[in-house]
Amino acid sequence: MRLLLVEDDPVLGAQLHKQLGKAGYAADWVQDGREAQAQGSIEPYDLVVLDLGLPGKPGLEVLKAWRTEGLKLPVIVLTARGTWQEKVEGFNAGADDYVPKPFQTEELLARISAVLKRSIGNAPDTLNAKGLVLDETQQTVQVQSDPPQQLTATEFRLLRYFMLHAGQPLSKTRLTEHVYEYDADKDSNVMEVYVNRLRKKIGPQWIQTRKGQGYVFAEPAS
Amino acid sequence: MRLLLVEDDPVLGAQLHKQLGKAGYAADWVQDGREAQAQGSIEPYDLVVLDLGLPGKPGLEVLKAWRTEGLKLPVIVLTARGTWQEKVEGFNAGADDYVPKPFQTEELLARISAVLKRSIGNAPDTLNAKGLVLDETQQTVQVQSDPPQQLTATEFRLLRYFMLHAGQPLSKTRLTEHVYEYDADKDSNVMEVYVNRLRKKIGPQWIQTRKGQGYVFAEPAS
DNA sequence: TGTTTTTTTAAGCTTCGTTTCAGGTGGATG
DNA sequence: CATCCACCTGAAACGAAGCTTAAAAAAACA
Repeated sequence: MRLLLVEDDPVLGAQLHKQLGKAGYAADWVQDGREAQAQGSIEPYDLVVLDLGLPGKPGLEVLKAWRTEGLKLPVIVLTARGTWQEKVEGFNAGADDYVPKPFQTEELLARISAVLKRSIGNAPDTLNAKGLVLDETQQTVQVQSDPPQQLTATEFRLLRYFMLHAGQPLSKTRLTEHVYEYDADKDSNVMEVYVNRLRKKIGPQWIQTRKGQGYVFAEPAS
Repeated sequence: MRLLLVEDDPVLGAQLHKQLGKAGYAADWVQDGREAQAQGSIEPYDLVVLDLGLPGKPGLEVLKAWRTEGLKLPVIVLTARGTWQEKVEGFNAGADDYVPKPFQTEELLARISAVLKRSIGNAPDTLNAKGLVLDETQQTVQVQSDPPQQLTATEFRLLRYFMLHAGQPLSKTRLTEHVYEYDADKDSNVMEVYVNRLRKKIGPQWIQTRKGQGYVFAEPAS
C-alpha cells in the first residue's frame, strides 16, 4: 500500500513517516500544499493522510482540487483540536475520515486500515481468503491449518496488496508502484523474485501468472 | 509501563511520583487539569492516576473529555472524601478503579498492577509465563527453579512490558516510549543493549527478534 | 565527597532481507 | 521445428538492521 503523508511540521511528520513505514506502508512525505496536490494527482497512491494547516496551499483546497479533478483516492484529514465546523467542512470537501489532533499513532493506524478496506469495497475481512489468513499485526500468513509463517517486510506488503485486489490482474509495474515508495526502478525482476518466494510460502496455486499482463491472486479452483 | 500522575498537591505529588518510580513505572507528573488532558491525549500512556480536585480543569471533566474523544486508556481516580456519589460519578465518567484518600502507597500500587493486567485483557497472573516468574515487589526474575536474579530498574521495566504484551510484536520505538518517561531519545541502540542483557539473564529463547518490526516475547517452543 | 552501580554511547562485527545476475524453462509464433 | 520472449529460479553481492563488547557518562549510595 502506497500512502502520501502531507504534514508540514517536521517533527510530527518525521515521526509519522517512520511509524507508517514500520506498519508496512510505503509512504511518501511532502510538506507543502502545492506539492501535495501535484504529487497526489500524478502518483498512484492508495490513501492520503492530509494535515490541514499547510504552507503553499491550504489542505482543504488541495482536497477540493483533487475531487473536482475526479480523483477519488481515500483521504484522511488531520486537524488541530476539532472545531465542529472544520469537521463538517472536511467531510463536505470529500474526506473519508477525520482524526482530531492530538492523536495516538495507533489510532491513526487503525483508521487507515479501516478506510483502506472500506475504500476497496470488499467484505470487512478481505485479508481472509478461503483457507488463507493474513495477520496484519503479526505479519504472518497461515495456510489452512498449517503453522503460521513469518513474512519479511516486502513479502508482506506484496501479499497484502494481492489479497486486497483479489481477482484483478495486476501488472508488474503496478505492483512495484504500490509496494515500494517513490523511485520504482524499472528493468528489474524483483517482483518475479518475490512472487516466487510467496508461492513457496503459501503454495503455487494462489498466484497465477497471466503472461504479458501480470499476476492474479485468486482462490484455488475448488 | 508509562504512567501519567495528575496531582496538584506538591507534597503528595512529589512523594507519589517518587514511589511510582521506585515501583518501576516511568511516570510523568502534571499538576494542572488542562495540561493533564492535553498530555494524556498526546503521549502513549499505559495508565493514569487522576486526582479530582484540580486547578485548571476538574478531574472528572478531564476524564470525560478523554472518553468522548474515544481514548480508552485506564484511569484510576483518587479522591479525598469518599462520598458515595463521587464514586458513582467517577465510574460513570469512565474510571477503571477508585482509591479513596488517605491510602497507603502499597494499596495504590496493587490497584495499578491489577488494572494494568485487566486492561490488557490478560489473565490475572500474566507475569508468570511457563517457567519464568517476575516478582513485581522484589523486582526479580526467576527462571525455572534457579535462584531468583536481581534486575536493574530499566531491565525490570522492559521485561514487565514484554511479559504484559507477550505474543505481540513490539517495535523499538514503542518500547522506548513505554519504558522511559518523557524525552524518548531516538537514534540510540539502548533497547538493543537491554534486550541483550535480558537475554543473558533469562536465556535467549524468550525474546525473539523480528527484523524490521521489533521484538516478540514468547514462551519457548515446547 | 568519593565510590560503586547503572545507564548510555560508540564501534566493529554478524546476520538476514533485498536486489541483482546468469542460466533455465516453456509456450507462442513463423 | 527453430526461435524468441516472458517468466522462473537459485545463488551471489550488497546493504541495512541488529548484536555485542567496552568504555564513557550519569546516577545512586555511602
